[in-house]
Amino acid sequence: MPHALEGDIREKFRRSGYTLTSQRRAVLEALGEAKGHPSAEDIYLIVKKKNPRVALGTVYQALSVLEEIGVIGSKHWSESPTRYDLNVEPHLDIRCVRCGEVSEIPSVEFGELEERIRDNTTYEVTRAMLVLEGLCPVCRRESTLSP
Amino acid sequence: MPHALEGDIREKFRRSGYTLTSQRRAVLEALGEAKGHPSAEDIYLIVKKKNPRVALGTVYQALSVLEEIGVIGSKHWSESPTRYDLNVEPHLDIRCVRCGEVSEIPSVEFGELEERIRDNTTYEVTRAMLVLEGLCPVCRRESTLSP
DNA sequence: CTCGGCATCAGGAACGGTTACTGATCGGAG
DNA sequence: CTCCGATCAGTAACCGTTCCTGATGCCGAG
Repeated sequence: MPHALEGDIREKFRRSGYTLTSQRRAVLEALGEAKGHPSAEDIYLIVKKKNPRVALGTVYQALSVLEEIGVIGSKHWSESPTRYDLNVEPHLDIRCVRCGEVSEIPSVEFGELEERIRDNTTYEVTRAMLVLEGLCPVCRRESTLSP
Repeated sequence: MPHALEGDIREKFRRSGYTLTSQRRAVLEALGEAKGHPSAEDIYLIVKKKNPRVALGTVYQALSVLEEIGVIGSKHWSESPTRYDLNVEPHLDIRCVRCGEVSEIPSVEFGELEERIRDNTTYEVTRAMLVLEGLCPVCRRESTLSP
């Protein structure tokens, strides 16, 4: 699986002028290992297992480069660190306000909403993101028993 | 204008058990004076003009009480402090990534989107918010001249 | 009116996520 | 191989926000 991506990623690195260093590769690999939507800290801990000398700052810098050249995406919920994602396609994610788990919502598109937004503002829209919060099935059950 | 709201607000305070103190009233008034969508710091500075002894922490605590009882709303964009708003109705706001100005987008509703989301997730959705970023007319013009 | 108790407040310290800085190290062009 | 710019490790600083502590105000009971 990682090999399938390699070519694409290498290409994006070449075009951007950034170099695909071992640290940046390690961050990408960690992002693949961590299921779901890890935070910078999560990624840092995974990367550190293989190379204990990496610094948290390096992970942040790698993530920002990776996002800039479009090989990863990020989402931010208030009151919680930014989450990163190998899925670069536009899609919806919802975060459990109780346990923090982030999960993807399939088969829902913005549709004409974005168009209607562009028609009703003088701003040039550069980013539209639906921030969803809720209770995951586990937490919903638990919170009805013990709030 | 403030007087029209008073009754409603007093009512919400009474029902909640919180007291409508002078500091909380000052925060509300500041929120009315500041056009647009002020941050906690903005509000703090306005309140401080009339009462230099207020603490920033008090403003934060007042804002959280006011939000809890539903007389104000808040929105958060990453990389920028939370903005507060007297408009409690669901509505869209867009933030300029260059100058930070937040402005309201009229006449756009979520529509059936929220329904479709609920149908496609096992989560119980508690909050759905569209986070919009863009360039305001002024910044768009300036950024084409001097990026 | 006075007292006691509880919510609230001022002031400032602490926190968590992120960024900025600095000197060391790497890696590719020549 | 050597040199130079990009990258990195390590650490300090930053910023928005929360937490903590003792003081202050407010309200009801007596």
